[in-house]
Amino acid sequence: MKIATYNVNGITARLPSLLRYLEEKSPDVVGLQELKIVDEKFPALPIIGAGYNVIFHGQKSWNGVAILAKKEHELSEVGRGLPGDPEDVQSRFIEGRVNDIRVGCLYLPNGNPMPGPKFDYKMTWMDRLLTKAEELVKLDEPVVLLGDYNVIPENIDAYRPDRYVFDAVFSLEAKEAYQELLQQGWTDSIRQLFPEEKIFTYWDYFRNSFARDAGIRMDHLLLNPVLSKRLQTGGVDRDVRGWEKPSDHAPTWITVND
DNA sequence: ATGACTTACCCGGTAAGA
Repeated sequence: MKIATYNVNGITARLPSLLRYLEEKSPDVVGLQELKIVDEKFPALPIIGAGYNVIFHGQKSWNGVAILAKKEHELSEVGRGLPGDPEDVQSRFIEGRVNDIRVGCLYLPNGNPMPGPKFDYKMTWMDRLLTKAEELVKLDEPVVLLGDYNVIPENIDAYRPDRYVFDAVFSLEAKEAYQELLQQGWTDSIRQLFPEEKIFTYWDYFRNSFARDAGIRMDHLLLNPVLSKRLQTGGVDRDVRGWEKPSDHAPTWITVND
């Protein structure tokens, strides 16, 4: 079972790439972020045509998350929106089930500029995520919490960590909250598989970043103990970042035993 | 702590991303 996360940076602009990605890389499950589209306009038909079922939680212009699963799998929605703040209107979390596996798909707030209200929102959101994650990690069922975390966990996860010292994605507060997640019992699957390697999942559109491999690792697949026992392999589909009209993120994936 | 690029909005200039 191949499980992936892919920040598409606008599903309308990315639809051709997304369909090509599904065809060529054939993930069983993929969580999408940054749909930037309302539910009424979500392109469900071409995705179903590509052989996938889909649940989605959209929003006008910004945010938006979805979970796709191949039709041969059972996909159902468990819930949408992160608990803890009824006033929060941003579509950044959807929870589903694919066969026996619980899948949480998240788009964590970027938080820039720092300090400021956006950074405060990020840290509040991470607090809420910690509460939710604490329930999920203990379940007897396999759980994956995947998505764009907007957190560079460690120095090894940035081509030049010094470039990010003023950035919310590399702030002490965000890194500490991410470590708190791991302390709950979550496994950062890609880091577990490749403990020493520089692995990037995002290259910005500026300064020819991808060609220079000036990237950072912010897209993560966290596994609870039940699922981490089943972890086989993983990687980043870097070639997708080199396709025409790419997202600034590349799909990141793992495989687990059935 | 700016600029570059890209996307979405409503139709050229702003907001946001990270």
